[in-house]
Amino acid sequence: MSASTKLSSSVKALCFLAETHPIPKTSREIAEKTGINASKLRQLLSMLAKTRIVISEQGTKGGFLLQKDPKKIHLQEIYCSIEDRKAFHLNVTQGNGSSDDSNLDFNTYFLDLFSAIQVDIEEKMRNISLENIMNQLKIKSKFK
Amino acid sequence: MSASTKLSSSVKALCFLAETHPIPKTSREIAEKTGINASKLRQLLSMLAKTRIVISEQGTKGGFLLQKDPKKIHLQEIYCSIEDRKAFHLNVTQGNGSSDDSNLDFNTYFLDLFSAIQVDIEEKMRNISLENIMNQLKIKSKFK
DNA sequence: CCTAATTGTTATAGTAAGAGTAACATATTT
DNA sequence: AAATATGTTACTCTTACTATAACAATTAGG
Repeated sequence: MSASTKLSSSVKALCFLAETHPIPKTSREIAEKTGINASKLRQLLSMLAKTRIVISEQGTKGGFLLQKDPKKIHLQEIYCSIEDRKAFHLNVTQGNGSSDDSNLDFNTYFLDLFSAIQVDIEEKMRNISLENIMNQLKIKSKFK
Repeated sequence: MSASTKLSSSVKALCFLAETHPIPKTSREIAEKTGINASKLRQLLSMLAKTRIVISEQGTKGGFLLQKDPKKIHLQEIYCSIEDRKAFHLNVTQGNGSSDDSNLDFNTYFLDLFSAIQVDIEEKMRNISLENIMNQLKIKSKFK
């Protein structure tokens, strides 16, 4: 699952939880509503539970529940919860047999550049809340 | 070859051409200097030739030659020459059997978001010239 | 005109990554 | 104890990628 698909899948699930708050929803229910595989959903939601965006309750009558106000959930923290790898990252695995070791400088240069780009992307995502998205998509939150 | 690796490989090759200007260099020579496979280099450089960043000359005594002043070559145009796919792009291949078709709205939302991010990335790259990079890496251009 | 050398493009073989699902341990309620 | 969730790992299948090779197209020089 690509980073972008993970992100949109997570947002879909979170929107559904905001809509149905405060009733816990199982991965199966969310899967039926969103069309995302229940197993994959559990993988995503368990990561979102670790960063306290949702609460997960095991056992009978268990399920997932929004833990934070949609106003206070930002795309960036969702992204960071589900993805450790950078969005725009350099493959430095190139074991070239070059005599010239200026390649090291090149790699450093690009790593720095891509880090700067990554910062920009995260800054953009930091300014978008789940509520913003729901408003734009005209979904009503039932979060108290 | 990932987008980022293509970009850094292209820049390495272009720097080498700027350094050795105006002597045409074969893909084999560039390969030896940069540690990038000659066949891959030809693939990259032939794309850079189509966008008039380099000149390619076939046949005996042929090779590659810088066509533009390093001052006027920007990362963004290099990137666009070698990559048609977007850096941060959404997998909309998710054929979900969901009854709810709000997924269409979600996908549209994220496509728009990722397009905006892409614009930012390209803007950043538009402000970096090959000369900038060479200065930063202390490589001297012999472009007349 | 023929040969050598080079780019341009396609193909190929081997490896790695990813998607989708299944299986099962862990936990919790009744 | 049984039923039902999550959490995590594993498995299969397909897809993508990597690196290289092969060869057609092109050009210079004798």
